[in-house]
Amino acid sequence: MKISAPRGTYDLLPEDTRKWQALEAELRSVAALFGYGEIRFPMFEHTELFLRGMGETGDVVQKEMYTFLDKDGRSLTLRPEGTASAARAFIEHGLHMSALPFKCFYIAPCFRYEKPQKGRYRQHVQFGVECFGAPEPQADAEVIALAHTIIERLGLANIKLHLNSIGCNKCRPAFQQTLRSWLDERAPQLCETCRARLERNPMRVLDCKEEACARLSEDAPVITNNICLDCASFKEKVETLLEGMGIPFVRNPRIMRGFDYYTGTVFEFISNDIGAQGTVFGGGRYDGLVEELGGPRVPALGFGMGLERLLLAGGANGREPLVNDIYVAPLGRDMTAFCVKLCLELRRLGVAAETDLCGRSLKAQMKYADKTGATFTAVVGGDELAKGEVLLKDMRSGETASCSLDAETIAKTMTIILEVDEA
RNA sequence: GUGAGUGUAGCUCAGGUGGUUAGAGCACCAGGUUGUGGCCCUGGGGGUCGCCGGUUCAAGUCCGGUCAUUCACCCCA
Repeated sequence: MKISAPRGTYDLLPEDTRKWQALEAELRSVAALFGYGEIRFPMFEHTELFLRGMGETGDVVQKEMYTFLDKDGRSLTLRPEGTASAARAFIEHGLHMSALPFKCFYIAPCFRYEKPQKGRYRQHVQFGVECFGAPEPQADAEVIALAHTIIERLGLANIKLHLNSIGCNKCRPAFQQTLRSWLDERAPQLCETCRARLERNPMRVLDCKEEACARLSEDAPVITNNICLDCASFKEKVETLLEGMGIPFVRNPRIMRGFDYYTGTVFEFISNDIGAQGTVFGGGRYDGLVEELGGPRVPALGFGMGLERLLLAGGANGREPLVNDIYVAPLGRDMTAFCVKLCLELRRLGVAAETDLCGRSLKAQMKYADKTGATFTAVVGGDELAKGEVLLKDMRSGETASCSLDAETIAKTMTIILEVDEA
């Protein structure tokens, strides 16, 4: 029986990995420009962390977590997202006593038991950014600017920033009450799932895609008009700062976010041309999370970004770097010991070197060198050994250059030829 | 969890209304050129036609089930 990769997972072959490494390098570089340092946390956590952090009502927590008991009967869960872990680490290491804000990022595989489709996997990689201890709207603007810089750097044109505020724990309950009673009166017009949602989280009705619900929610009370003065003024400041930085956005009162920990600013970067799962970044402010997890009262915000979706949207440009590498072809079995040694010496000098491992004919070796993209080849036979000289072949031009048969001279000659080629 | 589409070689796909040893292109290997890649030519390896069952003298083809996969709903990154 054939064994394939589990549902919703995928392999990255060396060819694909190049793209990922290029993308990750870009992300690390942008994070550094904004003063964010990399954090790494475990792939699994106590289940409790996610229950408390993300709220027990959401779909992710209720039915999509990879939860298991370890041998001591502890309930552990493969992380479905990174924010809870980052907050836990922040608390655990007493980082509220460090220089605030504490700004960190991560590139972490996340796990959710979902039905796969385009842009959605059971294991996906998130780049996430968290900023702890910054209460001011300029923090929101900066985090959004970071996200914006990423899409700018990657040259992704068709991604739009959607911005909203879902209010704080002072004004949100009141709005939810208003909305609930408004919807209650019109309950018969709602779809089945939305009627179920009414009690628990009426705000989710607003971004339901069911036609009837969508039409109804056009006229529904809007959060933006119902948040408290503090929230409204905060929202306005964030918008003004974004405008000042020249970052375009659209006000979208339907942006909600799925996890309970969000407060105030929420945003998504949405692409229209990567299928139904168009949200590439999603994030916002979660001032209550750290305290909810047993830490001090510290405001926080951040976003998560799905790298698979970012790549779908075109953030791929993995250009192949020009490397000085050489394929050393032994001519006949007697030459293998010499070539193996020569390759090792070349590698010590920083030259990528390969030789025959399959006992192939010269022609087959040349084909291999061609297919693997070797920049240089050198054939080593009895003549070369006797004369102490080899021909270095530049595989792009086909030209050859004679050179003394020792690692150091070969390495030097290769460098010179490459420099000439570049000019 | 719900719905629809698709499963034939490593990859992309042909295989009218069932009919003998299941094909092509690309890829792979070898040779043509016994000391030099790309182009060309010749040859070769590689398939339990997703799986199980049914109808039939006969199933890649028809029927049922199942699994996988893709897209969409739900939800989210």
